Amino acid sequence: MDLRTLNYFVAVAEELHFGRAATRLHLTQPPLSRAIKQLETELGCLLLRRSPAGVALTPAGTTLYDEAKTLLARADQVRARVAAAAGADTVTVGTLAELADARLVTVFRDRHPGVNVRIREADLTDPTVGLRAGLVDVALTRAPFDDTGIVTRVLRTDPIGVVLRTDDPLAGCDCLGFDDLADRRCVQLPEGTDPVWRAFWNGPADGSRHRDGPVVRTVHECVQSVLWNGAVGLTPMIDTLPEGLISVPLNDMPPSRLVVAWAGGNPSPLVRSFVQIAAGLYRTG
Amino acid sequence: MDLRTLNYFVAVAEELHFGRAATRLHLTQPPLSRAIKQLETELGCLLLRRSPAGVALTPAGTTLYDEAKTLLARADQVRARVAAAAGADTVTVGTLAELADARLVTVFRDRHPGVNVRIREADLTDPTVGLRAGLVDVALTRAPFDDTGIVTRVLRTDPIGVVLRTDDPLAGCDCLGFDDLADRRCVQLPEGTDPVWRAFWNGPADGSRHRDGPVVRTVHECVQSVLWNGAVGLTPMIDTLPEGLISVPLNDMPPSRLVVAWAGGNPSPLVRSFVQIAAGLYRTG
DNA sequence: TTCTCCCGATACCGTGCGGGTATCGTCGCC
DNA sequence: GGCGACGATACCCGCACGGTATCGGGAGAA
Repeated sequence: MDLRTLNYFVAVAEELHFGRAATRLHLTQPPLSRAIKQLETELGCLLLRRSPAGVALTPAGTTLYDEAKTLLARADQVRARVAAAAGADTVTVGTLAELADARLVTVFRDRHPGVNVRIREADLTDPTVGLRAGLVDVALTRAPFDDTGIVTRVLRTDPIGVVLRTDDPLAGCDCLGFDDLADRRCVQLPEGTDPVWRAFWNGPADGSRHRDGPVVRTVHECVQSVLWNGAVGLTPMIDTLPEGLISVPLNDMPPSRLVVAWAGGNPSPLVRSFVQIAAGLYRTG
Repeated sequence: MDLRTLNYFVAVAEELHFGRAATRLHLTQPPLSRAIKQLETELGCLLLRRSPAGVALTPAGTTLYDEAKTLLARADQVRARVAAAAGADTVTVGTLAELADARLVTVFRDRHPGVNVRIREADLTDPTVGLRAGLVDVALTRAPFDDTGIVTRVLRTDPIGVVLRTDDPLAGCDCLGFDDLADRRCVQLPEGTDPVWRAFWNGPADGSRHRDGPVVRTVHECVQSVLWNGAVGLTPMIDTLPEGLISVPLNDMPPSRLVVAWAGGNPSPLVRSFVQIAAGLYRTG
């Protein structure tokens, strides 16, 4: 009789329909049927009367419905009171501008109502978004970068594409290689940024035959450079691009990894919770 | 934050010692440490302060300890109230005399306090202990027997042995075969008992060369026949035998299976619960 | 009567979690 | 400084809980 199963039962008791209840619970009907049956076995009595006409509550089911609702409410109270006793903590989350994910922060705030969440957005010049400087507790960013003293957990991998003007001769290709970019000016990250990060994103420009392009500090700047200078830039393939630009897959690059990162050592429970939620959210979609 | 984990935390909070708490919970220390850590992650705050001196509760931990205790108590109430609403049911359990298992009935009564448990013991002449006649809801017995219309679940398998007087010439053997019992009188089950059951336990006596022995109806009778008549009888090897008798393994017999049995079709939740508890108890030892 | 649709039950599969054992790291203590 | 105690970690395994595919039975319509 765990709380999860009780929640299942409450849903079925309210919908009086296994399929609808399953939808409400974000699962499919068979596991729900099984869970309810197991609950009946554990409690030793029928809770629902299944008939072709529909599903109805037995007396025991009615009782359990009332009791379960109050018990679940109590459980929520417990969560809130413990959070209150722990004191309102603050977590500072750093994220690259392109990655701002309202969903994640929403879920986190929902689970930790008393906690203050500060968001810090950064540009392309600091892949740790302030993590190394101690400005944030946890960062949502992209690997690879210099991660000495930093722990990362991969959430997703994205192939890299080349951003081109739609009127670029290469814009029609299905996919490109480094050779196709020979003698093209590639946007550059400024000197002094994380070397691993810079080496990765400068990509073809670090090869011998390529000419350095304009130095950019933000995604916006990068895009503008492509538009105005006819340079080429690299982005993960998932980005939504403004009108007039197109992204073509680039074969010769390893994919970029969307990661959640935190300082090594003992992360606080709040940071662990953040990582756990992020991993859960990105596990399937 | 399921109820099981809360129970773990209460144990640790009371013992202030992971090892002792684990013992109390009938598990080992590592899973307990992990579960508590996961609970801390989920709640987003430290619950325990681990120091070389020992384990201490943080403010959040103290709060959770109080709240968890009342929540667990409420959960027990829910169980009781649902059982009450279902009405005091009655379950009749049939068991062969040799298999009477106080442990199983104790656990069952403990989980279903309002339920009336009737025990029916039988002799060797009815392997279903009244299940086929509808006298019991669930039976703890031995396979094989005629199980048409009956569902069984194996709990354990026991090799078969021959019961002999200790002064029998064969008593010193490590193990025996059917040939060793040629021309010995073997105890018999009365005619009219379940044919599959009878064929199994009459064992060697059904072979051509063996002479029929005395007809017995109970384990006690069987033992007495061996003692007084010098006949041989078959029993599972686990039985404790009275003074003057010994059990020698019999090679040529398939093992007997200790099973829980119930009428086919839709077993009631109470029967399902009984089966589940039995399976759990016999899973390891 | 029979066909079809709806809906809960069942079968089967893959993954993740919660158990386990073995071992480590670290801090007091003799 | 070696040792013992104790919590943390690493790793393995079985089961439970998700999923998809399919069954079965009853109701309503043709």
